[in-house]
Amino acid sequence: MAAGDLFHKQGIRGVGVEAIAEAAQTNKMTLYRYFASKDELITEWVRGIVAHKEEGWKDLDARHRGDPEGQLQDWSRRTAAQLRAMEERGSALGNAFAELPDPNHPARRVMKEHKLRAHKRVVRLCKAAGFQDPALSADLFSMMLEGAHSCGQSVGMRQIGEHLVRVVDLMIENSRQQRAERAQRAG
Amino acid sequence: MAAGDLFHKQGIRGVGVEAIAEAAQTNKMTLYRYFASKDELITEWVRGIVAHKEEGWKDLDARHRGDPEGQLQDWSRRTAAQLRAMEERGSALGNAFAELPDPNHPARRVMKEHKLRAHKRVVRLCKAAGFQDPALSADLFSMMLEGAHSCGQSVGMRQIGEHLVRVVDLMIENSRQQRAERAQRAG
DNA sequence: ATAGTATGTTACCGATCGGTAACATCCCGT
DNA sequence: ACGGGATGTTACCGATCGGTAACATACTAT
Repeated sequence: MAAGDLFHKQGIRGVGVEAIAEAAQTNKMTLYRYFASKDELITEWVRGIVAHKEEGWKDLDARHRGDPEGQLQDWSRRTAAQLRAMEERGSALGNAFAELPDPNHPARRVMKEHKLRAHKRVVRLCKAAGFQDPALSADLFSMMLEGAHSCGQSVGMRQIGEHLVRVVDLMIENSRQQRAERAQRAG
Repeated sequence: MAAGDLFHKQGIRGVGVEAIAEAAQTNKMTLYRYFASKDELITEWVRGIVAHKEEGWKDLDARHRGDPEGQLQDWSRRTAAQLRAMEERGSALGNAFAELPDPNHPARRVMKEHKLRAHKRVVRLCKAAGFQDPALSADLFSMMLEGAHSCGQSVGMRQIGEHLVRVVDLMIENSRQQRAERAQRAG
């Protein structure tokens, strides 16, 4: 759906159905034969983004099976790459959240459930990676992930990406070191 | 300006000028005698938020003069308190950013300059606090600050706030320890 | 009391938007 | 060749919105 670019660049509410149809190389009438309303269209777009992100998790899991630390590190590198390619305008889901204040909007529910799955996944990874306080580390990861997109505008996407990667590496290194020390003391 | 609550809760574009006037206990005509357009109204609202935040910095500086670590810690605690009081709907400025895609919108410029000042301030504090890599630490702080607001929805505001405070304390403690070790090696 | 200023009221304009009806057209299988 | 389902075109509806004009009212200072 190329029309999603419009949503992202001009904002959901700033884009009319006619412009969406044009971007999809069709017209309004045909669009309304496939989608009952603009809200459903938005929801379907959001579903696509969510699905794409969760595909990414699967891929991450497949590439680093049984290696939660590797998954976290690769994830930070992928996020950095996304940031580098973004340049202007924040996260699509973050913006959609801001533009859809109605808590009953179907797209909002889809996003909320996604964010919840995302965070649970990070907690699981942190547990598997043997972090001393997985809930704390996972929250830190989530905060950085969410924050990286929005604060790129005041810091620069490249720097934020690189620093995200470095912090994740440092956290993992630090966790390993602590585990080693604890093992030494105990053994 | 009580009308700002509407902007925050229902979104800038989701609120009509008539509703704004009603919330301000006046009417549309009077409103347009003070503000040339809705965009100027938005901009003034944003300016108020920004001014309030920068007041907070001054207060922080006054309460912890010459103590950058204390400022960072107090700042994290204040943010946590804000998060606890928020419960639903993210940061007002973050949402405004998403709702005003036009890069030439005056409100957007106001916000951008504010974010820039905010980040420079954090960098300055990190330098003054003697962090080994101030740019890295400052970016981490900024990411957490921005991220805490948005990811509260998937994690819970209370937990995020508490973890924000703990991470900041840990970072400062860690920085002190590293400085002590380095001093020991050097001396 | 009066003049002048700030505020309130009503009605309206033009534009845009989401969504639909009716009809024309195209494409494809048979 | 022909028939039918999908797609395109145009015009329109009703609602909402930002913004304004014209006029009425309230308040304040002298």
